[in-house]
Amino acid sequence: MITRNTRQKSAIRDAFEEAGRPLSTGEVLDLAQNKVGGLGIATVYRNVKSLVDEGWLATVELPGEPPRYEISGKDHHHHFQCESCGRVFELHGCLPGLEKLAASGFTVKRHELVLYGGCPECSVKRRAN
Amino acid sequence: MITRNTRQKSAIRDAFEEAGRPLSTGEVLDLAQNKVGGLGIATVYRNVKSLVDEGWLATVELPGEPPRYEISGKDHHHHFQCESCGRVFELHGCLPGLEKLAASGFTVKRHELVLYGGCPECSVKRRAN
DNA sequence: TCCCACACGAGAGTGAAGAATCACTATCAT
DNA sequence: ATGATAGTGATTCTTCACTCTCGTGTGGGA
Repeated sequence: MITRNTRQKSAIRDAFEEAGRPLSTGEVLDLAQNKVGGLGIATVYRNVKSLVDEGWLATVELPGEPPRYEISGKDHHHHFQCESCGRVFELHGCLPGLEKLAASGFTVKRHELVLYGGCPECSVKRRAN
Repeated sequence: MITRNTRQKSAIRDAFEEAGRPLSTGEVLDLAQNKVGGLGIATVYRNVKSLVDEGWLATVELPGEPPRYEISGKDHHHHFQCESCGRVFELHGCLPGLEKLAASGFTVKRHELVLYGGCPECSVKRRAN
C-alpha cells in the first residue's frame, strides 16, 4: 500500500480527475507521463492497485477488455464504449425491471450494462470523411 | 478449418447441444471428454475456432472472463452468470429504451447486458447449508 | 480394402497482463 | 537538514489463455 504523497501518485490521481472517464493502465501511463516524464508502467500498476485498495478507485470490467479504473463513490451507472477509438465513457441512470429477464429459480443481485457505438468526437470525424 | 466429421468434433457439438448454455473451452473439454476419453485441449480450441468460422457457434464475451461460446442463430438475448459456480446461462428477451441512457452526441449501435446472482442449483444448495 | 491427407494428442512455445526484484531516489517526521 | 524507509523505474519472472509442432492415427474417397 502506497501512503506517501509522491509526484507520481498525484499525477496518476490527476489523470483520472481530468479525464472524467474510466482509464486503462496504458491510458493512465500516457496521461500521467505528461506531468511526470519518466513515469514507469510498474509505478502505474502499483499506484492503481493501491488506489483501488484504499477505495479511491473502482475497477470497471468490460467484455473482452483488460480492466479499466474510475474514481469510486459515484451513483449506480453504466458505461459506453466507442467502437472507433475504444475509449470508455460513463452513462448516467439505469433502467428498472432488468431482473425480470431472469427465469424463475434465478436470484438477481446485480447487473452490468454496456452500450457500444460512436462517441461524439469519432462521429464528427466520420461525418467529415 | 476442420472439415472431416471426426468423433471429437461430434462430441464437441453434442456438448453444446446438451448443455444448452454458453460454454468455456474448459467446460467443453470436460463435457466432451465424457464421450471421447483422451480428448486434448488443442483439439477443443481447433474445433471451436472452426465452428465459429463456419457460423455454427457464436462468441460470448463477459466482463473479466475468457470467452465462452454458444450455438448461433438465436434471437437477441443476454446472459446470466452465477456468482457461486461461475456458469453462464441464457436470458430471453430484452428491454426497450436502453439507448436513451446515452448522452447527446453518442450514437448507440448495440448493447450488452449481464445479470449476476445465484443459479437455481446453487441457490438450493445455499439454502440447505 | 487400401491409402493418405487431414485431424488428433502431447507438450513446448508465445504473447500479454501484471507481480516481483533490486539498486537508486525522494519523502517526511524529527 | 538529516536519515530511515517507502517508492521509483528498468527489468525479469509468473501466470494464463491460447497456438504451434510433430509424430501418430483415422475418416472417407477410390
